Amino acid sequence: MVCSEYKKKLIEEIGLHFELTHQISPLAARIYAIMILSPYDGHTFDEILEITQASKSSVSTQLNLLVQLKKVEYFTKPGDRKRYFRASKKYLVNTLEEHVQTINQEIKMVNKIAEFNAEFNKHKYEEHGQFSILFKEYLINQKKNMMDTIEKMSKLTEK
Amino acid sequence: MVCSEYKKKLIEEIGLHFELTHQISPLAARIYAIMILSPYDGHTFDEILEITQASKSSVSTQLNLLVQLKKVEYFTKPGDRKRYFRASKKYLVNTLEEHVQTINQEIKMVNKIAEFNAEFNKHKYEEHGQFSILFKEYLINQKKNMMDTIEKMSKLTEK
DNA sequence: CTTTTAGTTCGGTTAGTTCCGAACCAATCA
DNA sequence: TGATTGGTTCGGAACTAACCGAACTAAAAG
Repeated sequence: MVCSEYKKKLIEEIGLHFELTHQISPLAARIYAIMILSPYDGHTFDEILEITQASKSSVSTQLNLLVQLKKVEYFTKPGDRKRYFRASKKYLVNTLEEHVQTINQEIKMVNKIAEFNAEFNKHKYEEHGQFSILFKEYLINQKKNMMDTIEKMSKLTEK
Repeated sequence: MVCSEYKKKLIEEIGLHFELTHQISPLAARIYAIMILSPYDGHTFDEILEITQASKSSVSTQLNLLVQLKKVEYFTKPGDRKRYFRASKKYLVNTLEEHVQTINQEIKMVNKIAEFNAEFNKHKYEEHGQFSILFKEYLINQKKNMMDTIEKMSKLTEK
């Protein structure tokens, strides 16, 4: 057996979570979960086939997608044609960098909304503007925390 | 005309954003965007029909969904059978509370992953554990910022 | 040069989402 | 008591997402 019952359960649970938080297909999410719960010496294509019980074509497609998204990377061994897949060593930093993209988008939207309401819904804005300001501060703080964490992680990598 | 060209453009743009960030259908997202860009005296069902150019049945369904999700609320006027819809006055607090739910889920997952890897992928954990710890701290800080903002907003409501 | 290994690509099926129109209901109006 | 207003509910059409199998390719092994 390639995979304990408990690990299978965890893969389902974490896969479900990744589906929602990373906007990827169920199969991609499960493969990503497998990578995160596996050692750095990685899994071969065939092992992933066996664990997921999915078809070669689906695994091929979703695995390549994950590589494109930099969630998964692969390496090879000399004199071995197989590829070994594992979670990208920087996957947490990459996740944080995605979060920064998302929050920048959100800040842009909140500013557009506030601007529009200040001009065209004056009464509403006077009543509600305080919330909007608090929410903007909240977003700025979230972003700062992201950037700080990215920097700390980068320093850890250099060492 | 119920709605300027610029407002229509904004509705599309913000709607697209809401689709992704709130996990709701395109129509629901656009209705929500309309509510946020409109005054507190609200819009009637018919006005929403006109702005979205969608069918009665679709608007009915999605609007009721938004009410269920507490993103939208409605009020009535004495001697008027119509309902007037607007963005829930607490929609920012509600959004933050959803974020807290999400981050709690994420903290749970990260702990499970760290626990599993510490036990079954010892070598990986020793090499990678520092990142995991930083990421946990990051999540705790994000959550703290959310909770603080929720409290500030609640105080603002009381006044 | 044939066979095996390690995948990839393409076309189709199934499952699920999103929206619509038609029929319906309940309250108010004339 | 019909007709109108303000919606809701249901069944289905159109579209999209997710996955599969079969055929294919390119490298290596025999």
